[in-house]
Amino acid sequence: MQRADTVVVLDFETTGLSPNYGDRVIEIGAVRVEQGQIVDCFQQLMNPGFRINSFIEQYTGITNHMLQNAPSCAEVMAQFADFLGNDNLVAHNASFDRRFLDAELSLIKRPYAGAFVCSMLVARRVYQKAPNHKLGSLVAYKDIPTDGVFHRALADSEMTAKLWLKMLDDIALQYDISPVSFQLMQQLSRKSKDTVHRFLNDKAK
DNA sequence: TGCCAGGCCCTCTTTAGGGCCTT
Repeated sequence: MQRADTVVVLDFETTGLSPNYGDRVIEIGAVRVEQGQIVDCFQQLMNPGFRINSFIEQYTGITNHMLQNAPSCAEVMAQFADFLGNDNLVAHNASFDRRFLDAELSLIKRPYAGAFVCSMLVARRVYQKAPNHKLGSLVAYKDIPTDGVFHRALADSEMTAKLWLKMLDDIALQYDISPVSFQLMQQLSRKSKDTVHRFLNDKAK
């Protein structure tokens, strides 16, 4: 089977939900997927410049002590911009990670050229019978092996990458489409649930 | 210090409301 396009799968741990209200990134995890394999990774804690609250410490396992001597967001995000290059991006609930990526890269004046596809929007269409579309639930639903770590950036980016590859394989097998391109996944993520089957059947022709 | 968002998608819809998902 031919394998699809190169993508960088990204996950952020942050101080909260909104960069517009002062929230910052505290950890980035990313893996590069080429030819259906994870070939490279990027992981770094970063110091947001203020103390994180106890909810975030408990949710992520990242403590203020761990961030005390971490490099700044600006330093880490500049390194990540170099890692990312012009590759396209995948994230689970990408609207969230995109807001933070845009905010952090804007602060250091480092634009990026890649497009985002949301693995959650694709999963809602491809796995309509899943109990829900949280990352952890989908990983369990598809029997994707994990090391048991959740809510850390690299572990979550690896799980998202494996889910992405599983969706590519499932679409390729079910609809005899090879390879399933990034562009097709982008189109799929915008289809209404009712038209997904027809859309993929048409692509198979 | 503590507060907070926003895009997608369904339905008891479209002149709206609320759940899902991310931290």
